[in-house]
Amino acid sequence: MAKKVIIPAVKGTREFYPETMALRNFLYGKMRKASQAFGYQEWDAPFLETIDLYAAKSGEELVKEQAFVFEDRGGARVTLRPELTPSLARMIAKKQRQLTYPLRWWSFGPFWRYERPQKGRSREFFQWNIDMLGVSSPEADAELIAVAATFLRSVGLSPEQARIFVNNRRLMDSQFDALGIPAESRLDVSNLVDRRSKMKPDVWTAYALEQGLSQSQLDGLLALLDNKDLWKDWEELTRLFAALDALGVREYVEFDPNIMRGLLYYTGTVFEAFDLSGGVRRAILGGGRYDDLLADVGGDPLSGVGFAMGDVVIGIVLQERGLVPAFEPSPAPVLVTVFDESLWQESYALSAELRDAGLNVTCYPEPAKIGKQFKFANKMGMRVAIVLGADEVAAGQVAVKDMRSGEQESVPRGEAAETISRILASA
RNA sequence: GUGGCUGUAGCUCAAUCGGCAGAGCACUUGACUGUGGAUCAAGAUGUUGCGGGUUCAAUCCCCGUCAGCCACCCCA
Repeated sequence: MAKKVIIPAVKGTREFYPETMALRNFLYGKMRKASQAFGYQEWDAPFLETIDLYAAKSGEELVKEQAFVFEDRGGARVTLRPELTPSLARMIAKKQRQLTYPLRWWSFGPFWRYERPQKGRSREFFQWNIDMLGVSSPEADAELIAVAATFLRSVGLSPEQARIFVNNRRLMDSQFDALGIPAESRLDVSNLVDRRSKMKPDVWTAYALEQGLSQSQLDGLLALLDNKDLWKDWEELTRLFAALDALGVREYVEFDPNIMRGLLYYTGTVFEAFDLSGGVRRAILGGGRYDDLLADVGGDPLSGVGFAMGDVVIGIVLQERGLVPAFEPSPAPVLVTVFDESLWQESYALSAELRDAGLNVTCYPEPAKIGKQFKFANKMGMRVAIVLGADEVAAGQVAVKDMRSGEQESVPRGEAAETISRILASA
């Protein structure tokens, strides 16, 4: 036998067999439902963009290291989109005066980043993006967080299992000011904060001092990062939490001064959701307020708030927690068997009749041993199998078998659809 | 891009000191010529990821490469 040579899939891509596709569609359905519950409109942008779009505002890492860039046949530098926000900013800017605000848009589609694949990270992934533009208020921030919480609740994650951690850039800036940390080293301090959970305390302390912090600044920073009540003196956050209370999602949300987020364009509230079991150490979703983005890409000033959620991490979390619904192999719960060469047309005609009656029906595509056909129905998880043999045809009947109970009855052909529906309805 | 672990049948994994490549599940056939799941019986399955090296002999040791996983980096 010749050796089978299978050309491998591109590194970092995932192949969606029906079982995996069902999970992706499940997630899509929940995202869509949460988005629409708050009145967001679905939209999308091109998958291919010029690299210039990202060079304008995205981080250097994203553009130079992580973007898939290639030349098209005309010599233009084209990239597979690594994120959606620049496309959003452009599309808003092009129609800025024609759109109705506050504008609420959501999207779900593929993105590509040239990363080293590992748990929770692939090079080709799907991402839910949702944004509100045209309003700059803590209540708008709260709405986006509420959408995220609504999603988490809808997939069966409780507040004990998943939590959204919130912080505020302006609050932290004022605190850093109070500690005498200059504006130009703020980025380094943010990275320092981001890194704290990943380093041992003494190593982190040494690292912090190495970065130029004084001992008193370090002490102040540590006190700051442990202060879970800091939000109570900051109006943006007291209003945010009041709104979350009113929206009924307060239990999913927690203030945490350690949440910084690397993206430069965030200006106010920032948030990230995590699975509390720690099985996956990555954020399930993350977002925040960006007040300068439109102006940065050449539009008129327009503030926005939004977040993104990748399909990979949430998929792993739901699988580890057993929250993924059971896979139903066949979309058609009914199999019409084909008895033999002389009767296949009867079966095909019956399957058409049943489809006309509104049922999803698979007809076996060739005559085969009846046992083989039943086995197929069983493996495909079908509820009902129909047998149309010589006896049934002669009597104008069809045999309807309930695959779960094993019971079978013969009914007049005209009543078949009704009998099947009754079986399907019986849980 | 840096460092580490792993790769054996379709799947999950075994193979002692370097000495003929194994099991369970799944699969095929039959027990059962008009009936799936359960049981029993029989059967098929491998360039041990790929390429090279050492050796009388390599799944095992060495080098390279590809892929997966883990920690960095970054982030969804």
